[in-house]
Amino acid sequence: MKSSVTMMDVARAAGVSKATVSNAFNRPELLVPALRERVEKAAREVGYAGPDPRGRVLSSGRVHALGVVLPGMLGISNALENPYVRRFLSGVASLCTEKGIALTIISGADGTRQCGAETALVDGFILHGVEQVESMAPALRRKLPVVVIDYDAGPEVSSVRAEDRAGGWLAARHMLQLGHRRIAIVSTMYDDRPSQLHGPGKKDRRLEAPFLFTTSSRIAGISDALYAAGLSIDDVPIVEASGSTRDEVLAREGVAMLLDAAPSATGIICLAGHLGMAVLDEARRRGIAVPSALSVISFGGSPDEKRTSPPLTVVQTPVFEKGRAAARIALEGGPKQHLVLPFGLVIRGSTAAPLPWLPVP
Amino acid sequence: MKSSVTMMDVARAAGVSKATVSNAFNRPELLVPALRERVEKAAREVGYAGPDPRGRVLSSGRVHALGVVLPGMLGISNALENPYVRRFLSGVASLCTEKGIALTIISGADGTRQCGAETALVDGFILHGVEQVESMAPALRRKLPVVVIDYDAGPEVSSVRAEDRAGGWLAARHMLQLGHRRIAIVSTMYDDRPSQLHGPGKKDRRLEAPFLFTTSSRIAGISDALYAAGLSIDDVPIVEASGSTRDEVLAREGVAMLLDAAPSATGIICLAGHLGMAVLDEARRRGIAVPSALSVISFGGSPDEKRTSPPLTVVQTPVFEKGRAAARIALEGGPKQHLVLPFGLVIRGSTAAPLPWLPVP
DNA sequence: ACGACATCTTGAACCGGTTCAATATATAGT
DNA sequence: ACTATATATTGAACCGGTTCAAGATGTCGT
Repeated sequence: MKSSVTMMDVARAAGVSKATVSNAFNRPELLVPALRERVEKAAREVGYAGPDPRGRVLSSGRVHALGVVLPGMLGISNALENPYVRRFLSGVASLCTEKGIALTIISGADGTRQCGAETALVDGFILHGVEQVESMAPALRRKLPVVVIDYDAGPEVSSVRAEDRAGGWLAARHMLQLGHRRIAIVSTMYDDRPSQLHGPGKKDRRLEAPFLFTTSSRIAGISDALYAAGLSIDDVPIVEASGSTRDEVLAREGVAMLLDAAPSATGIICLAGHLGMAVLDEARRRGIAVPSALSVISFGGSPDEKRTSPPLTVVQTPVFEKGRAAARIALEGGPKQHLVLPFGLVIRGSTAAPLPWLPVP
Repeated sequence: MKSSVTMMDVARAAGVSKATVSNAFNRPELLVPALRERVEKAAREVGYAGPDPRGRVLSSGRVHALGVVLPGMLGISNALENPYVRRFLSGVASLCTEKGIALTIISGADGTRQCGAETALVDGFILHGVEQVESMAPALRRKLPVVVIDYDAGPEVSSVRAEDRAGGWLAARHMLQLGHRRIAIVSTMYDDRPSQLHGPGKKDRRLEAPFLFTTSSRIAGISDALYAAGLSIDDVPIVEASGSTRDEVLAREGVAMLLDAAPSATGIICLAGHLGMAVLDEARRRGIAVPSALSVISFGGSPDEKRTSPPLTVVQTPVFEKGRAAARIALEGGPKQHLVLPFGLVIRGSTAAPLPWLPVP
């Protein structure tokens, strides 16, 4: 039993050549109507479903799919639960839909997988969450267009990032303008270590290894603003909160750790939206009023952040736009591009001027 | 200039046959080490990136990708913003990752697209949000395994659904056991009509056309429970709330319409999680206390629903499990299966016994 | 030295469709 | 009627890799 019926079978059944069958499906205007109908009838009779895309791929070379590599450590499944990843994908998808291109999600660095970047059937790659240059190697080896997100991989690779340093500056500046002087930071962590406090101390040593490019840029921006206001990032406690995928429990542990370590902070800057929400939760649990006793600003971008109480003030990451722009660049396949997108400050209800400091009598 | 370097180029450079190069990459143990190294060196020198998956597809027949077709009307981008779709995809992805298979998202029924089900490079399909049997046709024509979600397409097509009727029964029963007698329903809508109220009246006429299979099953379950308690679905006002993709504004308009039409209802059953949240929002805005003055139960499954105030009582849809099971069935490719997954009742803070009815003096 | 046997390597077919120059047929013009 | 031109169909090469029976080479025992 023939497993699948091919164009050749149709050709035989209709008494024409394979090329004619191909034309009947792809350029029907080339055939005289009577013949086209004969081919169509034959196709119906032998149960032919139309040209198999597998064959088409080889001759046309194009797959009509764009590959997105998500952070490997989390696993695709976890990554999809992350509101930023989702919004990013949504941006990619919006362009893909317009162009009639499928969107293929590929698991990350895990080299043993068959579905990795080496073997995925795609026309180009968007690499999100690359931690090291090496993890891009398989994608780069193939001659396909590659766009890296949130990482500067040099002039040879297109990239799309947000202006993270400016974003950090924006967040800190907002706090400083409101009058805050004692600031603390909740940062993200991209693997599964427990939450970790980096107390005040020499900045460089504290931030060297663990942070991603994005994160350290944001902190650098915060540092810029503090410095301009006569303060130093070295005095700012930072906690890396565990639970990268919006795990409320883990995030809240990290937040609790920070609130314990820096009880006199009047403003907290969070480097990801779910952390901002975790701070609001933990503050409520402890009976700390936001924003009157504690101001919270967060990097953000998820619609959930408007719905908290109070609504979260955020530095809005252009996540959707990053996805859309990356897809555009990957599909254009032209010269390398390096796109940097701006942040926007969205002031909502979680930030206010600090209470005047009342010395204990 | 050669656009791409092929296995043949490597073979020439190494002075061996194409078959040997293929073996060097796929079954290196067959080659004597010296030869293997020679081939590898040649590959490096001519800049060969390893076997191109496009060629491999044709000979092996397998693509190592599973296609997911999301509801066409929404567009992929919107669908990704929907928390249920996301959780569903997450379930699909969890199995794909285990099996080393990529996950390809395909846009729905829109026949003109090149990336539709006819031409997508996948080994099988999961069809979510099919509104009619016809929209499955392109996927079915190809001989690939197809799994349909939330829809019974007959014995010839595998399907995975939740026990929607039992879910509806569970929700209504919970309300009835608490003592509620005046119930109203907020239902979903899957296209872009404005919200629409179906006042009390003959059930069949009201529900015939607009509702999806899932929705009408849930309503049927509610009807069962009401009937067993001596009530009738015919007396229950139902609003179809516009805004399928979690659009809060549109959902709230529908909710407002229902609260206006049924001010004496003590319990509201929502057929989707975002609608439950919309009811809570609108109730707060109107100063209606939940659960003391109004109980709200919703179909659900998103983690957001635990974070509302009060936390939402839900009939938990096994969304993740649906995705995982569908992926399993599609990839097994064995005989047709028809899986029905159970709901669970998660009682949280949004439901309580109604206040004793106080007649206006 | 020779045959039996194990180990390496390869030629050629195949996967399913696309493309294009070349041929076959039809139509128009003189 | 016969050539010039337009239109319809096809043969054969090609896309890049996989596979396997068959051939080449090498080793061992006697």
